[in-house]
Amino acid sequence: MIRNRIPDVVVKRLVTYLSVLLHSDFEDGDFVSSAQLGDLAAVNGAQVRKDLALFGEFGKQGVGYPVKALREQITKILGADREMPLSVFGIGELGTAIVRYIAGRRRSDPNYRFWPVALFDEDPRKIGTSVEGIVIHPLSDMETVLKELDVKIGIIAVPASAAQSVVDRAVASGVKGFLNFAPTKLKVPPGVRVHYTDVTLELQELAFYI
Amino acid sequence: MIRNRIPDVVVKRLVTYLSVLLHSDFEDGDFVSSAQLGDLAAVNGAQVRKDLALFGEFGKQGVGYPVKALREQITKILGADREMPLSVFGIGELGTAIVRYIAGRRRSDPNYRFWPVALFDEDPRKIGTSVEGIVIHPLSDMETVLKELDVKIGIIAVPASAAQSVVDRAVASGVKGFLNFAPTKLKVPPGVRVHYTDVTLELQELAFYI
DNA sequence: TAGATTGTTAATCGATTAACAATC
DNA sequence: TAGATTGTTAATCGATTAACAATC
Repeated sequence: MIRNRIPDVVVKRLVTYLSVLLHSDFEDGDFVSSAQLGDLAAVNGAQVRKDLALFGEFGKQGVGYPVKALREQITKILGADREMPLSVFGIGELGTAIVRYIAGRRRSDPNYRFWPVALFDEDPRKIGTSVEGIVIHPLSDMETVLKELDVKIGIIAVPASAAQSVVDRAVASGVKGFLNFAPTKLKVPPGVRVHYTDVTLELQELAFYI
Repeated sequence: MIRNRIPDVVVKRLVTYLSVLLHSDFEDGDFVSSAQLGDLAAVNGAQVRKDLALFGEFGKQGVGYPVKALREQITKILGADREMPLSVFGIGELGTAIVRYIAGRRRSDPNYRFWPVALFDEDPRKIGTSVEGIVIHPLSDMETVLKELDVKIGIIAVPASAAQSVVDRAVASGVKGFLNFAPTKLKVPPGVRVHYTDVTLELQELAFYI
């Protein structure tokens, strides 16, 4: 599969290019040069051309890349046209904020494709209640619910001590990718990805430069 | 200044090493080899030795690195012994969750050094109220409050549309580093750093592999 | 001492940038 | 056509890994 050959840095930049193309005010008929797009994405122009050339010849010499087609191409490369149902584990303060944030993004952007369809918590008082209209399930229902809804992405917002066991069960239920907000390293089998978001580590890094 | 020569990737790894050294159960008198530390941090052993050697000779041949001294050294290198007062801009759902999260970390870890000392919001109904005992100020008080408290780090949790103007004012008030949760690119003068945390972009990247 | 592991140099790998013929 | 910009190859840069003498 071609996807395996694409370096992670390229995927990250493609995400940036698409974001820039969607949020800068280009018209559908406009052309954008690699230099322009590079400026907007803080990337060298040659880098932009090389990244895009990995997937085909989208540009026109002397003119640039047609914005509309480029948006569509990158969308397709990233699979950003698929609806992506999410699960959120741990509906405390952080979990709730994340659910509300995504719900808000979706309300304001009709093309926003992420949507939490299944929330989980172990607190019996929360189970059966809902956030943004999405019901909170007990962890014990994980396998049934996730398989039923075909959820492939999970957001981990439980305490660090609970994260690994939640992930193990989610993996067993077919989840293939995690965004982990718990400050702990997670072990997952090959083929499953974990991306980390740790406010403390970010602050620590930032503090070095100050 | 030596700090300018240290690549960003090295700083990131040092943060990881320290985190691993603090959270794995090493005794003060233990030694750790570069191979062990590398395993824990998902980094090659030679990489670990090279990173550490940038700052001096901390290890003992045939034995490894003394855990206690190594913790202290990395702490010093990162400046992780300094108290770091924070400001949080935008005390909505996300801002509140972040403040509570940091407060919780600090309660459970006596060495946790980040602490929000100044919260800002533009909503008159919020101004004067507090979260975790920390008062919410109006944006118009920014300069006075930030300079008074000598705040160098800011967390941006306002809507994307408001982020740039908040940052401009915070920079004018002496803030040198930002952790930006708003889904927008920020312009800052040289010498000021911005780190980005965008849930949507993370999910987009993750979705590519699934 | 023998075994282990550092610090460091050299080799490798991969990613970024420059350059330019092709061509719109 | 003349000017601009692509796609791609070659050159550069930097980061990672391997190897090993020094030495605890």
